[in-house]
Amino acid sequence: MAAVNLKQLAKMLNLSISTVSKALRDSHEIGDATKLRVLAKAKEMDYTPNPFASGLRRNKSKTIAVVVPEVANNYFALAINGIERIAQENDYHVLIYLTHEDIEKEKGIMKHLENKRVDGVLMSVTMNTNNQTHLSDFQQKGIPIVFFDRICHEIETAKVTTDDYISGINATKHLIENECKDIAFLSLGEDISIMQKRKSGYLEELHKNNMEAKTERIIKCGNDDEINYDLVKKLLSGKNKPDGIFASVEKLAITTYQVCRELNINIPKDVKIICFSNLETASLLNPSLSTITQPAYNIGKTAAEVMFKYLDKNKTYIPNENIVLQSTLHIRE
Amino acid sequence: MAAVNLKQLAKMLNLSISTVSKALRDSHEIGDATKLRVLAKAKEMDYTPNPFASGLRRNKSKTIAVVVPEVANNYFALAINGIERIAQENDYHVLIYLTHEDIEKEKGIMKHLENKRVDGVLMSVTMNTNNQTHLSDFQQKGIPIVFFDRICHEIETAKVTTDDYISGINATKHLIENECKDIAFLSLGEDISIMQKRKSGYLEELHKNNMEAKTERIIKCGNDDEINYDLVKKLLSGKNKPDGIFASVEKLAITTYQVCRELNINIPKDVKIICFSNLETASLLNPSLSTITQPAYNIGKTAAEVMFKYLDKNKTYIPNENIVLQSTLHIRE
DNA sequence: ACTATTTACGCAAACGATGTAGTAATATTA
DNA sequence: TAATATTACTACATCGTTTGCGTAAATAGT
Repeated sequence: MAAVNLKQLAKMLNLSISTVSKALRDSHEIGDATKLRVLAKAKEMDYTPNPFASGLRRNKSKTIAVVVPEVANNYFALAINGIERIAQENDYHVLIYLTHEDIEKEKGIMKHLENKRVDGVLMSVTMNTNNQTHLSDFQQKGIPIVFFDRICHEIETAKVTTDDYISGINATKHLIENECKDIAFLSLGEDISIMQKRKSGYLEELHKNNMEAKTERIIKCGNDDEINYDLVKKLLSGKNKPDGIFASVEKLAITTYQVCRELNINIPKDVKIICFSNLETASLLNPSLSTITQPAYNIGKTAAEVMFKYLDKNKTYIPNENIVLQSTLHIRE
Repeated sequence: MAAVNLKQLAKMLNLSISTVSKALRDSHEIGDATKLRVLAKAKEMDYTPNPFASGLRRNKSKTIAVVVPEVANNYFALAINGIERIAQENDYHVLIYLTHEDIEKEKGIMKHLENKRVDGVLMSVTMNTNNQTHLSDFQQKGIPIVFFDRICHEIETAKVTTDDYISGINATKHLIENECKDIAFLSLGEDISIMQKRKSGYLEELHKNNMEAKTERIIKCGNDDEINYDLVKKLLSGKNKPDGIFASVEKLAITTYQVCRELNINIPKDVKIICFSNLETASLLNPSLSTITQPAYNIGKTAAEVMFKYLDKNKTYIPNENIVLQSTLHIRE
């Protein structure tokens, strides 16, 4: 019932605690016969070391934290999937924290993690994270961070992203090739770098095609779905409406679909939509949705791999490194 | 940089370690003036107790584990959302483990958790979990489990589910009311209780309507999406195909949609579909999908609340309790 | 004024695992 | 054969907190 500990094992075997400990860690100081005896008894007794004791002693938690805005989101869910896979392979545990796009919550979570509860943090910042002192403070405590997707440029560490600028260009190009003359960009927050890159790609492609970039076509959406709904509704109401919409994130595309249905706007005849998305059902939507799909699973996997590369070496300092994975454009509709 | 500990705080304050510790925990043994002094210094120095040390000493991890088959799944993602919310409120941390419907992985994970790393486990078992010795063994170690959705009847503890039997009846009734004469049931695994309940509801409603329940109309799908695809394709190929499909889980409905598209089967004219789902985009599918939507967020939230109700009281034994939340039928198409 | 009680603090022993330093006993070398 | 090295183990301090117990001083009770 109660878990056995080293002391009890040692008593059963008539050995000292340290001998048992060393035998279990396969130390060269212990004879082979003894090792076998210890191993057998440990298995028999179902012994596993107390993680708090060894964590305290070795100052290692065998745990990483994942800090993301949401989990009920295909992108982050897949990324977590990739992270968890690599963590299991490395015999690590994964703590999960959701910020719900709230920077204050993000700060609070990082404060909570400062006390060596985790060996490292994988994170995607909030859409509102425009100040990074809580992150650099955190790094100062000697715990490494690796960013994925929603990165923070100002922090020196490894960052795993996708080619957002190129994807922004490609998405816009796709709309232009389909004869859109007036393309709106639905942005989620303004501060985070992926938004800026996606928007830059959008603006660049408009410029290349001598199309005017009107400020009123850049809609700054936020975390509140109802406000977003109203913003999109306003955009698509009246006669002066765009004929193409580039939604920077999945949920804004869904909102757009809902608005179009309410306003009886035909997709793709009246307005064409493209968005960043990992929606499995994109092709089954009415009509099917063209997407830029990020390799979410691999992003998570890669971020975790980079983290473990340093954790294995006991390095808490991770130098700047930009790892860029390719998104793929899925043309549908 | 390096985190301060009690010893350093004590030295700065010219107090003993125990006084500082007690002051921070607001013990009655310590004078008010001293408490204030300690608190101020602790805040100034940004002190937080080392979780491993206190975990070791108090035999409390302040951590719960969530063990689920998948996270890239709207249902589980929402449930995790609810769990995380309650955990944060209780100042607890959430570890996440994915079984990928693999019972061996589930066993391995439980083994890993036996050593007091967590104070409790919230779980939804694998579709293949037909044997529960690893779960009862786990309970024997004195760590409570609370099941949600995919429960394990044989284990005595609290279980949070939805009214799957009623929902199975309602879903089937809905198809019958829409003039389906030959309804197939797509099951995921056979062993888990929610499947049995949903199927019972299906069978009961067929019976009530004097409709024959043919074994070949109950399709046993599994974890491999390609095999599932072929199974559904076989079901819908040829002339003797059903005119209604009740998919027991979301992904099987998506598979069905995909098959219908390939086979050029018109939904809902040729075949009507209903499924258990938390898909946000269900209403935007082509055509929109009727669903039984489970209150996933609340299920997670409730499961966590039950867990903390016992953890707060330091009770590791949770008596049998069935908490049933209502699913809602969303008629669409 | 003398004992009883309360207040406010310190001492030291846990919690369980790890690793350094030490020690017998045996083996190797000059 | 004496000096040295190796082997196989044990004792003990340590990680940072918590907590039961002890105790001096202050306060209260008679």
